[in-house]
Amino acid sequence: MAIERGPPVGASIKDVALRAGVSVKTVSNVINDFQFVSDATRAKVRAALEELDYRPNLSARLLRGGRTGVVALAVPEISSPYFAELAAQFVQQAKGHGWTVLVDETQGAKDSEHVVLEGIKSHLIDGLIVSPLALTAKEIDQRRDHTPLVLLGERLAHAPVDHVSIDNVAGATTATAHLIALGRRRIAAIGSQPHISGGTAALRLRGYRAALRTAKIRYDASIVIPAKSYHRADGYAAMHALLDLPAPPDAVFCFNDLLAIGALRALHERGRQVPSEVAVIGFDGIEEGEFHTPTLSTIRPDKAEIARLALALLERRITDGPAASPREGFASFELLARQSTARS
Amino acid sequence: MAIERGPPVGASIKDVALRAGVSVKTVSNVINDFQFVSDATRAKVRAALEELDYRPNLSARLLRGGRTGVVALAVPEISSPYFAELAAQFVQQAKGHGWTVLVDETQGAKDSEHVVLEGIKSHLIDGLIVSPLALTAKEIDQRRDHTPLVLLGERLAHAPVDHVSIDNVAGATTATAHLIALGRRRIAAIGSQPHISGGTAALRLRGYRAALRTAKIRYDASIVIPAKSYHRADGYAAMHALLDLPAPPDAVFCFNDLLAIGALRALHERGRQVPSEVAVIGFDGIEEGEFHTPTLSTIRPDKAEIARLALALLERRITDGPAASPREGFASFELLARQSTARS
DNA sequence: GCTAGGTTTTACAACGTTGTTTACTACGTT
DNA sequence: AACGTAGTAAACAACGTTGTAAAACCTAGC
Repeated sequence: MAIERGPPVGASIKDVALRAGVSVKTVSNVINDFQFVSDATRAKVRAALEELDYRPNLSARLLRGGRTGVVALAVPEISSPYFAELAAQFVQQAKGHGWTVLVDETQGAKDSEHVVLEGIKSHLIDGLIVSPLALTAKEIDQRRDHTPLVLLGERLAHAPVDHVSIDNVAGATTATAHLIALGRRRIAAIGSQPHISGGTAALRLRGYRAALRTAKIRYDASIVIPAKSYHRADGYAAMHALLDLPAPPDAVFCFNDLLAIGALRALHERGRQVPSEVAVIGFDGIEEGEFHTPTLSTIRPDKAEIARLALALLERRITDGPAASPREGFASFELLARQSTARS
Repeated sequence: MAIERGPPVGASIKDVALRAGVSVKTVSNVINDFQFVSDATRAKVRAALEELDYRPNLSARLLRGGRTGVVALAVPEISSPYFAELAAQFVQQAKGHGWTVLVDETQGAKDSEHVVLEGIKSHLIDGLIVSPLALTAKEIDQRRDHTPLVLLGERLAHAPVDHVSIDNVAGATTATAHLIALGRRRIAAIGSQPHISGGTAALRLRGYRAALRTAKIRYDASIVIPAKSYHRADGYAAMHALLDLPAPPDAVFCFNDLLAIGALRALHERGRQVPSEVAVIGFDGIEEGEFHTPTLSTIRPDKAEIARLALALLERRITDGPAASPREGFASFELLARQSTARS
């Protein structure tokens, strides 16, 4: 005959109350530091809490109208260093707000993002920070779930949502201008996404073109290579394609660091010297670039600031409710000039 | 005068019931596909659900005794590529179990891991997968929270917990033997952790020593460099220290890939040729190593298998309850021989 | 027309928590 | 001696959901 075990759950307030010989509400009062509890009662209850190793049931608390102290961060791809580093910032800084961050991965898939937005997990979390890849302003506008939301990344026109972004056009212009300042004139770009308008890629392309225009360099679409995704392998393939051209570039602006690292790999394989023959700059400022050979020049958005701003907006949104008018935050970026664009 | 808005919450079952003109329970029955519901009623309720855009309150469902469909994965550091890639595997595969994975970061801090284990978030999730850095078997044994748990990483002796690991000793032996097979005899190690017994570092050190012993190479403690953490900068510093020795090594086994990448950077700065002068091998098989210059040899644990096994164990644990005897899973690994250990 | 048997729907309770209301106590005031 | 008043404790309801059990509704068979 099996030994009868109790249910595998922790003690509830009721158990504590029973043990302390007080009412359920009194226990709740002690837990929540309600003022009118006598020292004797408080001590009794504290002891019972200790003995039974009580811990609150967040579901119940939330159901009752409270908060869980948990916010979710949804990014397209956890394994991408940029998002991983960004997530780490969020986790760090959320502590200051008394929040635990749970990271969710959307795989950039529209339906996943949709699901996130539509609140599969609603009522489990206090708020939601989403870095969208595929969502449109309309979808965001039409969302029915009312979990407080902050978006990261591109400003989606007309979407009435709190929002944190960096100036991608300016960042791209800075990167391209940096290459021009080295004396390069045939500057390729890797990572355009012709079929997606208004996204990060489009903005970075615009910044690239702006810098060319300022320097009176003709825009040559044949050395602007699209990339479906932003992985090392995409940059690798794109760079090989560039090197196969009759007139290869003397510099490349990659729309993110992973593309740049793939490009560097391809250049190395083809025996091209970096930066003397081809200079390379990326975007994102991931740690990997600092240790690559050669070290990678890049535009580094201030990830800590992004996290700080987004969490502040979320906090405000939760406090003010859904009716408050949406706000936006802008994080800064910096140019990190390293070996891949050193003056040769 | 402000327009009066309803509360910012979605419709509940009660609202749906009211709209459809049926009882609350009938709505619940429709939602849960209870068999005895007439087609007419079902249709009515479905319509109301649609119109009000109903979505379930997971807190309430969980409180009532159900499941949320959410499991948490707690790793020491999200921004570490190994954990990021591992997390991605979990997110992918959890779909097959009908789970959403939320990733939590413990920062390797003992109290954070403790907090995770002690169930701050208990009652919000169906299960928990933890990759512990600092936890001891005793703490795990004494945990009071009864959320189904699976551990990743080292087998903690005597801890009666479900567990997935790889054979770290064998992996380290394979790596070291690979260096020996190249003809190297002065083989350093980077990443030992003398103050932590039984952890990953200790096992990899044991494997390293075993390989040396087999090859009849004397163990030299002066070329085994400890590392507090496993970041690129630690490997970088350690390699510089090794190169400062009177008799520097002709090969290095780094206990993870980030250490190895830092070491490669240091070697490059000091003008040492890899692999001809110094061969380098890492551990983890992160994507970054595939694109580094030179490409990094490594031991790659099967991350997909780790995720698969861990999720299967968790599923079982949830089904069988806490009394079922703990099980373990072992994932395989493979040696990836790349440029950093190419025969010169 | 009545009953048995099955189908369909509903009322109720419970999960664990906390806001609101009510009740009791002890004290000092009139 | 009756009367606040402030401090303390408890009873109750409610959050949204679903299991249990009972009620209401059918249909067929006599």
